[in-house]
Amino acid sequence: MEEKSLHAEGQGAARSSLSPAKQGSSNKPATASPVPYDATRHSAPRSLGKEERLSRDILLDKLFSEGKSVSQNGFTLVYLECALPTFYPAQAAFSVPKKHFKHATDRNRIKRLLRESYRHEKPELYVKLAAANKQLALMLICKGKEVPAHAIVQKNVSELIVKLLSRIIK
RNA sequence: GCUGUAUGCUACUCUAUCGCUCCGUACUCGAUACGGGGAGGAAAGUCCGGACAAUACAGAGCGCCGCACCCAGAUAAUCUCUGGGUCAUUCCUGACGGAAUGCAAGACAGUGCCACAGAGAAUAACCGCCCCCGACUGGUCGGGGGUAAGGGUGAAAACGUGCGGUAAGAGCGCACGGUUCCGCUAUGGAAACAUACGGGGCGGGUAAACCUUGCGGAUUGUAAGCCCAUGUAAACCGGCGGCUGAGGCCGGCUCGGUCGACUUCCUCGCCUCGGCGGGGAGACGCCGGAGGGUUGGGUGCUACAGGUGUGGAGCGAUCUACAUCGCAGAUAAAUGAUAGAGACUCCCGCGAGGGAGGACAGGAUCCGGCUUACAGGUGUACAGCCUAU
RNA sequence: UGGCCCAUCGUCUAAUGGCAGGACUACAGAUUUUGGUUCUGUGUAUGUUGGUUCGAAUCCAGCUGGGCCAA
Repeated sequence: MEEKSLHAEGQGAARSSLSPAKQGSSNKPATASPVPYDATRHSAPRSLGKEERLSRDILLDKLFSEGKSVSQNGFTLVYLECALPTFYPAQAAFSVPKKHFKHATDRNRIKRLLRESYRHEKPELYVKLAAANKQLALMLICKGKEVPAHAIVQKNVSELIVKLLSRIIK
């Protein structure tokens, strides 16, 4: 386990040498966090595997019928506090309605951008949720008219998560 | 050389970091590590054709649906493709000729329809012309017939012109001509068809109206289908039925076929004492009602009409020999983000250099074709303009 | 993914292959002190590109846009 953390630090170091602008916020806290979901064991904190995504389940129906939402600039974040069949503090799903974007290419691209942004903003959310001992089901929806740039998506998603945290944890 | 049109090929490349997904290997079996694979020419539209699967292992007729120039070839197959030809229409050209397009059979089998206009739109007599009869009476009216030469229309008017002929007329006859008509004849051709002469017609159009002829087609689709799990339930209520055949199936109908369950108990009557008949219950089958469970997992699923290279056959579509490669398999659905470098195009600049841009578009069972979208690059053909010889 | 269907004024709908009609709406005028009601008039459409036909909203083909169904 020590080897793992060392390895992760080594990767971080390599990254920081290449792109010094990116690294500041999200690199360090993963190694030095408190325990409930064990962040020290989570060797790649910015990954987003199958377990961390919300897939075909009754939870999705529940999320739509009972969930609450935060939105801004055409981005909507639907959330519901409930028990999840996993030890991760949150599961997320991403959606782009066919009504707004006709071509499959555009929908795929936006979903990828949403997923990428969520992936970068995730560790902080995990740590705070774990500290409050809560689990969340999430759904990110984009309802624009044109395909947005990555920077815009990133900004909106991070602000949405901040809003969400301020509502959940008082 | 530039521009345009058509068409074939191609569909930016590399490095680093952080991620996604599938497969393999390893172990400390995990929230792991390492290695390898990871969208297209149209993946699109779903317009055709197949493979594969189920409906019974699938026959005949009818119905329904589709297709339609000819010959040869290619293919698993086609309304596809290739080669050659025929015909029609349009365009170009002074002409020879060339190009493009074409669901290109049949209107002498039958039925329907053809607005408006027009006498009439398919067994043409409304006006007109001619003959006969009658009336009043001296040119009119009425009746009967003949006649498609003339009549403002229309997309289309019953082959055209001339002569003869006649009461008036008429392909009624003759001459010349037309025919995107027909069958016969001759020649050429493998055929579609072309040409020629003679004969016969010439009563229109519409089959992308019904239809006829010929040819072809079973239907439904991977959410097909198979397996596992879950649930209760070989459960409950009602009706009907019977081996002298209930009922199911044969794809939409019929024929003709095919499969075919349970058969036990109680009671009453009759007699030839073992059967027959009636009633009830059970079992079986079918129909209906009420009620319940699952919205999971596996398989189908990607190795084949497979890709690449070289050679051979062929005008070509394509076929073939050898070598070599393993090349997506997700399921709220994987290919992304960031940074840098290099090509390419455009703009600014004398220059050094600086700035901007990357089309159409994302697998969902798989192939072959068609159609549609497409920045840039590149090959070929054709057309126009300019320059030089 | 597979299968099926539709498209007519701004909206809802008609139209055997033969002048695209009606209702509501909009605009203008009249009535009214003003508004409403009522009356009169006007405007506006066959999704698109070709073909068949003398003639196409209708028949045929290709595009475009929209809708429905499924274990």
